[in-house]
Amino acid sequence: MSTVSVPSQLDTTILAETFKLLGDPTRLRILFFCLDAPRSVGDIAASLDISQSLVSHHLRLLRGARLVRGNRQAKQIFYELADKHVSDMLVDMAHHVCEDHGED
Amino acid sequence: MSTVSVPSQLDTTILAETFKLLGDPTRLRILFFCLDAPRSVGDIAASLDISQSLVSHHLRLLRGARLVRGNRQAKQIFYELADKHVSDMLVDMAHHVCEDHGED
DNA sequence: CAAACATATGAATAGATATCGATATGTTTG
DNA sequence: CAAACATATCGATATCTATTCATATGTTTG
Repeated sequence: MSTVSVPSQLDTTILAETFKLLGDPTRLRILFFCLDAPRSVGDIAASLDISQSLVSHHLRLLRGARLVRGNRQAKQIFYELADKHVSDMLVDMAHHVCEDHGED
Repeated sequence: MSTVSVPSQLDTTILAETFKLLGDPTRLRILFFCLDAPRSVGDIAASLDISQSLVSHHLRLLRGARLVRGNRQAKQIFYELADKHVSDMLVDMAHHVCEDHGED
């Protein structure tokens, strides 16, 4: 049976903070958009039809949680998911949620 | 080479809603507490030191999203995770987040 | 260095949400 | 059926958060 002990209250809080960041549609769209390739802020804003300012605000939060990482290339900054952990996490969750929920 | 196409804006919203529910420390603690065995509302409230009212509120949200399921047993109602999907999801995420973040 | 461009930050606001206290609903048992 | 118990709901509130608009910071190129 589950070998996973209940996380401490502190761990739970940290975990919840990650979930909270993923719990916004705009942020999720940004993350999925950056999943396949690094994307500039302007590209994100234009492709997802979100204001540049808002994209920047969200990127700051995602950066703060080390969910994304930015690389300057001349005038632009290209953002991508911070590491494989993060992308796996997203992909896993998308699978979990999108697969049907028919339990026994 | 992710084979995962970007979810539609609608799918993203649904996914975000699940994340949002998981993005609260109190709710997460409730979920983890119910991971190993069904727990009564009173047990949850007492063990986690949360008011009965608040537990009930959160359980309602979790029920609404089919993340938990309740079974009446005489006077008490025992809640457990809705299905293996949900528990796997929780366990996976806990692993992702708790493992160290040293990338590349 | 100045103009143009790309991104980030700050202040303000409207809407959402977690929590609490009191009370209602529903279930069992004398 | 009434009292006791377990859970759910309601109303109110304080806090948080997503978004917008305006502006600042930083980078390149004439």
